[in-house]
Amino acid sequence: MTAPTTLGNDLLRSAARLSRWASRHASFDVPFAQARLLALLDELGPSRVSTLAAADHSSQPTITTQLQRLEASGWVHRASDPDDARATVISLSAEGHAALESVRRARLAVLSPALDQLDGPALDRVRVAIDVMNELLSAAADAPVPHPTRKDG
Amino acid sequence: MTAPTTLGNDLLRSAARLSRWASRHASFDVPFAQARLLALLDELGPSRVSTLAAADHSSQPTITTQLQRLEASGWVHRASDPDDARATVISLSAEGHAALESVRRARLAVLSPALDQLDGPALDRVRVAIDVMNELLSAAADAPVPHPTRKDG
DNA sequence: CAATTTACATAGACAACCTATGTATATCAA
DNA sequence: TTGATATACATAGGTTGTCTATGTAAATTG
Repeated sequence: MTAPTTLGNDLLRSAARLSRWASRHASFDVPFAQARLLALLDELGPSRVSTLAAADHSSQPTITTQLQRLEASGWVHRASDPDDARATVISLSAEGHAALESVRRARLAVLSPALDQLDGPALDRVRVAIDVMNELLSAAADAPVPHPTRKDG
Repeated sequence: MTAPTTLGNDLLRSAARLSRWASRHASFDVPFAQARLLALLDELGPSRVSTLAAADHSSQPTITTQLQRLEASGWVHRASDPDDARATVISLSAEGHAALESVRRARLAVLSPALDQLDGPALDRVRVAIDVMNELLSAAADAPVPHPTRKDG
């Protein structure tokens, strides 16, 4: 039972490093977290603030702030939810979609030199990596950790 | 040639999400970036500021600031480099090592529920994920991207 | 020894978070 | 209907993490 002990740490460390490296080297016109939110909106479609917060694993005020920035850039639109006047439905604008695409290109460009050198089997390994992380995220989300942040009693 | 296009983005997205999820759910007593720096020091041993900056892919002032925080917490020691009076050699203190271990335990705890459900082959896939990301990082570091951030002329 | 380079620190700014709290709407219970 | 409570989002205020630009001290070089 020695393996799993370092495995989780190694995985998180590698993921964090790759992520950090990419965010440092890609020449964004869009800040990192805002790009993440654009991607989420693209994936989910028009969504409420609280839905976005949950999906992004961040707090509602964080999303509110980010949305204000996105809106100031003209990347998202807001509309009242006809079923609930308290709620706001956020959707990606055409400009937002374009911004997201530019981010994707920038990220791709930064990783391409490395990816281009890979052959078929190596690309398969990359796919495994993606799948593994997604699966772990789903599994982790399903089974919330015993002691998240609170110490309760 | 469709695959590599989304592949890089998918990989970065998954890595970022996993990383963000873990940092949000693990109950750290140590801030994320500081933990990263502690881990780096543990890995490299006593190092100069500029060495740490390069290894962490961050700027020298960033490392300087973080080291001030780590030092304030008693987690690192500084010593003048006997060979070069300009340079400082940073090393992990016993307390720093303990802090790092506590971070590792916290991270492990947060990922364990998911990892514990995996069998041998699934664990192998996790190892593949770790290796793939490390290899990409090395490859990317070796072959610096064509247009990193500057637009020059 | 003056000029340049190198190693680190400081200054100032912004992004990205969080918790605590406020405001408006919805719901529910008399 | 009204008052209490819950829900959805916004605001306030603070910490962390980073960057670029620049300053200071020591090393190197011509």
